[in-house]
Amino acid sequence: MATRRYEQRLRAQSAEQTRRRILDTVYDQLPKIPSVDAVARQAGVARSTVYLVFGSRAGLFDALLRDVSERGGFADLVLAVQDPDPLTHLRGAVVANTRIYGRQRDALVALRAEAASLEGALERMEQGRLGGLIHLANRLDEHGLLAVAKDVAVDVLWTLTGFEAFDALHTGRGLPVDDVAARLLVTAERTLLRVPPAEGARG
Amino acid sequence: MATRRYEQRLRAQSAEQTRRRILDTVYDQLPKIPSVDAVARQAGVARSTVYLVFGSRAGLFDALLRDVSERGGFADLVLAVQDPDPLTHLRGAVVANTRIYGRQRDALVALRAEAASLEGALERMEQGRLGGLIHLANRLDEHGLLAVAKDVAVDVLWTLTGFEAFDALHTGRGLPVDDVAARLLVTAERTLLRVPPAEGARG
DNA sequence: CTGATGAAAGACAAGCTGTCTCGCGAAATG
DNA sequence: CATTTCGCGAGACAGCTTGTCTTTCATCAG
Repeated sequence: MATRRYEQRLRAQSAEQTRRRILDTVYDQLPKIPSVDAVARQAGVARSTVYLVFGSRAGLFDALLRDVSERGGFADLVLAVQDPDPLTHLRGAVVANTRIYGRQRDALVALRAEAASLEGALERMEQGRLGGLIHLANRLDEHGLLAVAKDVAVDVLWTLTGFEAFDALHTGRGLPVDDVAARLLVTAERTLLRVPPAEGARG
Repeated sequence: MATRRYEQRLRAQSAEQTRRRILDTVYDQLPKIPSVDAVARQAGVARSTVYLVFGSRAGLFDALLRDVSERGGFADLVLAVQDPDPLTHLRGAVVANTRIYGRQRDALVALRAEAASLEGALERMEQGRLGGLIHLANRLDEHGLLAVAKDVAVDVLWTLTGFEAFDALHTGRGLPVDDVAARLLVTAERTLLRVPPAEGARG
């Protein structure tokens, strides 16, 4: 066998390029959920190459999920979470979260539709959000700001920061992204806080 | 051709029976979303019969949707809506709505997954809910009970009475149906009402 | 009896996923 | 330059699914 050592350079690079080209094609075909064949043809790639690179259709959408969560603007969310004032933290988290959904809407709808074959990968991703919400509820509680029990606060935040709530207002009611954020924020603040901010208050 | 007049009795009756047997089999296979073939086999019916009766796979799930909305306990919701007190109306509507989702959860998840082939039939069904919510918001407003603008109230109610909000708490957070109703009701009341009921208040 | 009808049975086309094999051409190595 | 090694195209094949159509049969109405 005497396997040679193999330092890849151009090979790995071009492999990465085809990988990206396939993923970009998936984005391009959204919101319609494409077949593997349709993706391969539009990407100018053999269908077997898609299976070679991603293993399966589920693997392809799993990669899409990772891509969405790596790219889609989580920096703002991280910034918001680090704010020393828990009220600004709440406001920033709801707004940043909503904007992420707004940018990634088509991909998230597709991923939700593929959820059955994704074996809980979506749910695992959501665990991160839950952890953040528990942290937020703890901070609000420590500052004596909560008007409801802490676990109730977590449940309410869970509902309001989910993609489903966003999409109910955005697609279901036709509201622009910033209006959706406003509605969700008002609901969170008035439900959770002992002393809700006045209407139209600006930070 | 001289087509005869045809009074169906036993024939139509047995046709209705096979129709019901097929629909019941669909319920039986939930929450897994069955293929037409799987339904036909378990119902003891030829696959072609399913197509004869329902026209297509989409037609089958369209019939399931109608069945769900005819059966699933809308009587309580109608009762709640007729209450003279708008606060009881709000409370009854949220609770009855949540209980319907609890009973029909598997079917509704399946229908949501089939939504793409249902051509907006789900959305059309939701129009009824929206109408009821607008009516509720109007009544609350007329009694001077609203703490937010009427259209905001509609949007908030729309989010909280949607199946997605229910499922986020029930499946996502593992809460029993009555706890879900309590969380949603607290959120609705504290967000919408000028003077929210005290915690633990009983009607 | 005779025509109409509910329903089974099954062939067929088309689209999808998934696996596997063959082979070319280009890059990496010595 | 010769030899590996790897990326990838091409395509066959199996299996599952939806959807259409034809043939056949038993039963019920008049």
